[in-house]
Amino acid sequence: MVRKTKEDAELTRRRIIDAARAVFLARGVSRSTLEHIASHAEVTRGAVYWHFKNKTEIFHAIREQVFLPLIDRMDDTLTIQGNEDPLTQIENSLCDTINELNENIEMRQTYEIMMIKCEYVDEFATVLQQILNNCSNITEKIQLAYERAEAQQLLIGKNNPRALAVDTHLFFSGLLHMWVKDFDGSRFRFQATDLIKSHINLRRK
Amino acid sequence: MVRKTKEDAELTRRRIIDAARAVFLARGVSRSTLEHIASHAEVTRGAVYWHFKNKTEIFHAIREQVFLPLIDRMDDTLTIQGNEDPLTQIENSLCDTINELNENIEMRQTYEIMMIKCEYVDEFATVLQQILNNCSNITEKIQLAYERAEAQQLLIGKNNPRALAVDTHLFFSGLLHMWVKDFDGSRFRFQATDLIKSHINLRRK
DNA sequence: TTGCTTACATACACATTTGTATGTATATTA
DNA sequence: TAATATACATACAAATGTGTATGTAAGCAA
Repeated sequence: MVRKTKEDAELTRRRIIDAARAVFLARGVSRSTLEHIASHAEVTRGAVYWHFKNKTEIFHAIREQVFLPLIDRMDDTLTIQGNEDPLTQIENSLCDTINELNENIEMRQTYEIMMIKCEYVDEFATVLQQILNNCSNITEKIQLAYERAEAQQLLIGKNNPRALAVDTHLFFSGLLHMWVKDFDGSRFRFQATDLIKSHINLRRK
Repeated sequence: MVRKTKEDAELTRRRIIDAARAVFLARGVSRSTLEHIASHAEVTRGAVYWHFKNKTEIFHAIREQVFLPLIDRMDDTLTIQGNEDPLTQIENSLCDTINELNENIEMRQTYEIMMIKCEYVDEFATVLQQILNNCSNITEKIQLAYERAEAQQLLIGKNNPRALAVDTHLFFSGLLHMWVKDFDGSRFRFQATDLIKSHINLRRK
């Protein structure tokens, strides 16, 4: 067939990734075949094998496309010294992520795939470790914010920042899971930001 | 071969379920074949097909074996009017579940399968709805406990029981996920009950 | 004790996937 | 402009898994 220019090739690469995301979402990662992905991208398996070694590589490509930018963003909102107080910073950071999920379809779908359309065995087991490491980093950032809040005497009672940070992280982790599973939005999605606010307010003096 | 008595047959049924749990855990649900399960149970696929229609039915058998009793237990500890105050009741209920996870291998493995070794598509999609419904029920029970706590003026600040209950549920949901993913126990398992206590203490006057 | 049913084991036929090998037309480059 | 590498499509071989059909020996009821 027609040999493509480099830009054309990069475009088909992206189309394969997009197709894979859709197929993974609909059929789960395991049940998705390269033929499914190829035909959804309107190419042949030959094209897929040209761009990716196998299904696992496509999976990682999807993941990196969405998660790496997200982590950077969370880092930013939590670290940058804005004019908000630390508690509001945490609140905004979490709300920002929820907003991204609402607005960014690719991110929403990727989250759903990672959470409930993938089995973390063999080649995928390493991804779990990466996820845990990200969690540690985020928790640390939250902890630093809580320490600043403590220094500014914004916190209620005598809670230590570490415990508060872990509690917040677990809360948010649970919220993300429920947000994803709440397909019709009737249980969690509609009130996600409210839940975040009341979670933070619980710590405010 | 040898025809078995009814008790023998029931025993092989359980051995198939046990084998399936082990195989699902090791290979993920999708990659587990009935041959894997059969040979691990030291029977042939014929035996498996005799007892179960297909892999999905085995999956449900595993799930029901563990989850139904658990939900009952949580209901009990949250509903029964003991001599503890409502907040301690909630705390104990959550800690009990964590203790069960620590002590009950089958339950631990089943949780792990449901959370990170299963893709919720097609036949498995309905399970997600069941999980969400259970979550609703548990949240309601927690809310009732918080309402009693409020009536007894045990709560700090002016938080409404509903928001507290959802917050607690999301926290615990996140904790369970992390508990399961924390294989070596270095991140969450060792401090799970402490996290629960400080979560509850955050609400105590 | 006979006959039917149970609790499996064995065998078969079919459909799927996968990786690779090979073909090919066109961009790119020297 | 000739040679080469690129970006795929096509074809092939092998393995794997599934459901079902059939076989069979022993339990159980009459």
